[in-house]
Amino acid sequence: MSKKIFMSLVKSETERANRVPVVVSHNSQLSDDELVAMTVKELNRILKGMPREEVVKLKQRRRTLKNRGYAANCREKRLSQKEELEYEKDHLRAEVHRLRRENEGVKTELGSLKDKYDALQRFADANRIKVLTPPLMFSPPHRHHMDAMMVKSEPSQA
Amino acid sequence: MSKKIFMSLVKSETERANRVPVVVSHNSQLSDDELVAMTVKELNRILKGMPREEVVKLKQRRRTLKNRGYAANCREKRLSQKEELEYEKDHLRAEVHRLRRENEGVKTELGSLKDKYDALQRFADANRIKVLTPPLMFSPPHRHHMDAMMVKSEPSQA
DNA sequence: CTGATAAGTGAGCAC
DNA sequence: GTGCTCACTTATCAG
Repeated sequence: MSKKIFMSLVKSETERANRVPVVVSHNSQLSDDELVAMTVKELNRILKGMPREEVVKLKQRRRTLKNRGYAANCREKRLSQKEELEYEKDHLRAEVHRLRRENEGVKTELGSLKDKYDALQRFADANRIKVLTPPLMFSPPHRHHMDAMMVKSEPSQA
Repeated sequence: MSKKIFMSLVKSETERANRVPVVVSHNSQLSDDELVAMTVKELNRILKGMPREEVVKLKQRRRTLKNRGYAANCREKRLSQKEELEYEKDHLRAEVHRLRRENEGVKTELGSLKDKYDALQRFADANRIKVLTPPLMFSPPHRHHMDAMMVKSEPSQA
């Protein structure tokens, strides 16, 4: 998900050198970037004819440089994770809004259909009375038409 | 939102002393906790009869201890913010689920009401035909009933 | 100066 | 050995 920074150092060696006057030893020809990018094999080749102390020191420097990269990497990861969380949150928030609107729409639709239904019900009841021959093949209007007319809040022609 | 840790140190002075053999100076009677909790006035009182160098050193130690606390605080804040983000995300996710369910329910309701309506419509049509005397005192179903049946079928699935 | 934070260092863990 | 992460230090910056 997050691309690795790896050993891309934030400050170059020369920049850092201004701040920390490194004790420039025999290995001064090795830049931080070179040292950190080196393979263990390559490093060992270079370390061949060196005193133990220098070897240890250089290896430690390498480890430190590596750690510097790891730390930067770690911070980057932390940041991108946070950004991802916020992105997902925004996405969910949008989804909530969308659903709320949709919900409202469907409810409105349901409401108007109810009105239509009630009106039609009254219409049906009115006709039914006139015809006096109720066809009995319906299940939806379970209640008797007269009951329906009495109970409904708006009898309109009562 | 997040309570301050402030100067509550993660490791006590003695613990740290084991790792870093501090050069115990004249001021060794001052623990880190004491030093960090001290007012500037109190500190100055203690610093009265001391050599400049010691004063500077002690003030620096105080500053470092303060910074240690700030750092801990900063980490804590970072963590609680992340947790809050996750909490809000979970909340939103739950809300989305709730709305989806509600939506589904309303749609189902709308569907069955449509069925009822259509059935009633057929009933009305049947009666209407028999009566041949349509009562014209209705406003809600403005459109002709047949149009309504044809058009109003499924508006939300476009 | 105080508090906060980014970057770097070192310790310790996991592989 | 390598990579990661925590706690800490240092450098900086805002208020």
